[in-house]
Amino acid sequence: MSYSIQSVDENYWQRRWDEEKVFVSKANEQKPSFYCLEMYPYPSGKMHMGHVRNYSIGDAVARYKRMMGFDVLYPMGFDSFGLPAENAAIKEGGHPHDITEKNMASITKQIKQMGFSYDWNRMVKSHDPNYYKWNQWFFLKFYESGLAFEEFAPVNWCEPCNTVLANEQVKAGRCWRCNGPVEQKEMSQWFLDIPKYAQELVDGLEQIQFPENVAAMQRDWLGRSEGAEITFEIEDSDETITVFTTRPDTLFGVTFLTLAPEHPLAKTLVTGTKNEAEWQALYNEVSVMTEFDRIKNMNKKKGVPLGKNAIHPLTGEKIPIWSGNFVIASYGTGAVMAVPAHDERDFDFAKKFSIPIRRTLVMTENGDASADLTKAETDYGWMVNTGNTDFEGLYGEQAITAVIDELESKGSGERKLNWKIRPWLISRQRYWGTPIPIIHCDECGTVPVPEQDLPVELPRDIVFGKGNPLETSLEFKQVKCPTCGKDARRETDTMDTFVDSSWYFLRFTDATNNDECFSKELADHWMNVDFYCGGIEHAQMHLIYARFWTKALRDIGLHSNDEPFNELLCQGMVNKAAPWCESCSITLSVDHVGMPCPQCGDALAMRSAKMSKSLGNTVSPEDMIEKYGADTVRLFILFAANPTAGMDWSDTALEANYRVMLQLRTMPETILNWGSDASPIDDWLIARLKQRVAEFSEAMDSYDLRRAVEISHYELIKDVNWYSRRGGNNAAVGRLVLESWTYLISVSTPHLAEEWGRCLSLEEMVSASEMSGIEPVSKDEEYILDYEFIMRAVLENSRKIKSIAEKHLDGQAQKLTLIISPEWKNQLSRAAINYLNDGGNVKQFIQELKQMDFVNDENIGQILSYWNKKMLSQVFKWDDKSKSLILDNIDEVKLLKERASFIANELDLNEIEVIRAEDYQGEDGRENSSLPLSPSIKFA
RNA sequence: GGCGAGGUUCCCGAGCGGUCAAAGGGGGUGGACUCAAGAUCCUCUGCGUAAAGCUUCGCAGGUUCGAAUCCUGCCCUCGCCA
Repeated sequence: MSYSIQSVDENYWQRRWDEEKVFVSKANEQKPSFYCLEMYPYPSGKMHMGHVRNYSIGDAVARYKRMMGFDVLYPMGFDSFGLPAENAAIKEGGHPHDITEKNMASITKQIKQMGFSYDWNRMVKSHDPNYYKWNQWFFLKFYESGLAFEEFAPVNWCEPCNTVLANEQVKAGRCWRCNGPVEQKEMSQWFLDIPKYAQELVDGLEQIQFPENVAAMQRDWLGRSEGAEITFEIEDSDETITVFTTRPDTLFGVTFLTLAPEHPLAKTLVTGTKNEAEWQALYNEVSVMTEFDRIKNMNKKKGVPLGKNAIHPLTGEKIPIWSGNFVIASYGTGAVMAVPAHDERDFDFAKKFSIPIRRTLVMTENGDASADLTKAETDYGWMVNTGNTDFEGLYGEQAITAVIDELESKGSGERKLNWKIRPWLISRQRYWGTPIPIIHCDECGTVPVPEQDLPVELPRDIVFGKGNPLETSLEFKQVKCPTCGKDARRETDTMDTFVDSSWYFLRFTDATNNDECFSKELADHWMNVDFYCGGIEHAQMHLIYARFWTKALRDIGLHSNDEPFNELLCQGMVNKAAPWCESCSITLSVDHVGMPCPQCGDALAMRSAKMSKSLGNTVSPEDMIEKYGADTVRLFILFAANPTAGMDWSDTALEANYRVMLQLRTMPETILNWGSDASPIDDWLIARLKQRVAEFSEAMDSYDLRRAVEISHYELIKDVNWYSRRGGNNAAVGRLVLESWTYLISVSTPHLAEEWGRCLSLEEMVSASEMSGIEPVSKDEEYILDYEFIMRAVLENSRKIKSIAEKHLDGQAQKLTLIISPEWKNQLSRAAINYLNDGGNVKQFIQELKQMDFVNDENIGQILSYWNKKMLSQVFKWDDKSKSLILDNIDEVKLLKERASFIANELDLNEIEVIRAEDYQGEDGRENSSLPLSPSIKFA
């Protein structure tokens, strides 16, 4: 920008806030409390625009609640354990602790430059022994109660990261962090029993305000499925096969069973049969594939008969047993009952291997039980072909219940609730995390570290690059058994870092407590988090773990909350244009701007894409703050899009916002320099202000930040401009406006607000005080606003018509005649509005109309035809406001006459005449187009 | 393949039965101010006309006195999951 203007010294205000401890929160029983939180970040060295957006949203909410008289808890901390620091240490040397601390210092500095109103006294960092000590303590409690357990099981192993992963951390068959391949490996690992809380986690979604898509993702991940476990006996064998199905109602349609190739029984059964070699081939092929690839290839059905039969538990029929690639060992029981008639996968398989397909449901009541199936019919249906009159004709849930009851009575099955979510695997073979407080003793087995020995601190003398780094610290590893005192070995696995983020919000309520994890009283005072803002990417992992952890801690009596977060807002992505090839449909890095597509040679278009280092379309917050100031960046970010929508970065829009900031900068000076002339428009501005304050609060209360900012930074400027244009020039009124307006702008541009406060010589800093004098708009004030609104509409309309009219006149228009709607139209309008308000049907109105007082033989023709031609649709076009003004029968002549000189001035006219249609003398029929609130316009 | 979100006037985006030719912003236009530039203020920004009418909210149908908004089908885009 080439011009200069005294800009706001943001650092000065940040220092003042800090010095005067404005944002330090204390539990105060006198005020309502509000807990505002953003997902605490991993401390990479740099703050990016995603952070800026996230925190700008949260800070606006926190500041708004504070100024509205809430006691606000708004803390910030760092999710500072995790692989990036460890990987950086391996790659570049140094120690994860030092790297983390350095990064934290640098990102903290950047965050502070934005002027967010955090209570930094409560800063929590995961790698602080005073924090992770409690991870260990919780673990011991969970171990005691059986919620934490150790198991030797096949787990997801990521070779590049050199560690195991939880199921949730395997994305598309690859590691969520490094995208490396994930293998299955048998290891002894620590788990937390999330499935124990699965039902409560599903039910809890009803109690909290999560976005529907997040709730859906959580339900999907928890994966509740209700059905039955059914046991099939095997012919000539003592073994049995247990399957889980959600559709026991199709049991009579079973024509084969399928075992996963890895199912232990598959080998047993096939050994010695002619199919053994074929099964072995399938096993060899499938067992090395990742689960993801298996599922992706499910449509390529492969299968081998195992040469043995199972016995149908209800009919006693023999059912061949197969092994197929579409059954996965780790899902359910690793065996399925195949009902080709009513399951698509089974149908495909049966077709391919010519296995019989037997219908056992019909899709219409009393449908044809022998009708052929051209595809699997998977909906609920009416049971047929069961050979048992007890079942014939049963439908849906009833059918399911009947079959399960029968199975239960025969002892060959039972009702079963299955969950997709599996125990949370929390142990990691990495250094930079919380050590698991367990000691392995040859004599005593697995022994928990005694509470008084916590925290088990991470040692520093470790060597990276040779497996689990903790294994290299003898000092750490070698301990005495707390039970028998003999030599023992310390557990060297550390906890998944999602453990840290599973309760940090509780720690924030009492962050400096070293005697307990947090005081129950304080946790209950602040919790739950009223407003939680963060990325959608945590919809499954963090947000499930944290909900689970909260419930688990509640159950050991540490607090009384069922759910950690009440309202969740997931902010949208920050995008910026990047080159895009239409024909290849790929997005390229900004290096390709102006060049042809490297793949097909076509010209590249631009398209918005998520800001990323690889595309090079990032914008540095630091640069922007330096150039425009934090307030401008915040204003732009909040105004550019709704919080939940994706937003496109635009340099021109940012500059436009900067201009708004410059304009606002001078606003107090301008306003306070107004004169002292009272005028009729003064009342309008006061009324308008009240209206704007109400609109602003409504927007903020519903987290519609974009609308709030629009009011505080755009609409109010327009209002003040309008006031001046209407001749307003009263500094006393202006001061009144500024005193409220300052608070509205402080939500998104707090530094500027403080500057305004200084201009107004406010006693306290804006951020340190509450907004006062919030009053509703009175009835009289509403009229003031409405009259002005009507006049503006008339003015706007007149302006449109004027230029056209002048083409028909000899020259410039000199006079404007406003012809107000005749009384009969007003009566007709009122009658119609009342009729519809009373719930009348428009179609019948014409009958009622004929009976009305103001209708007589003389005017009935005119009225009826006007109703049909114009009024019928017009009645619906009026909004509620207009309708009520019409019903109130306001004096349009008076209000327009009062404003006539202004209209004349605006339209550059000599004369304005305002008359009723009844008094109009012209022969041109111009008065006919008049409507209530919308006079006819005639230029001369 | 499943689930979710969405396709709006030059661009971004709000609207989600009548106030809708459709908010707001960006961009553009013309004017005021100025020696001038910037900033600021005002006007216009689908065609059209002394207010009519016409075309327009992905495409094609339907419901309704009335549809950008509701229903059905289709096409396309973007997330997430498997």
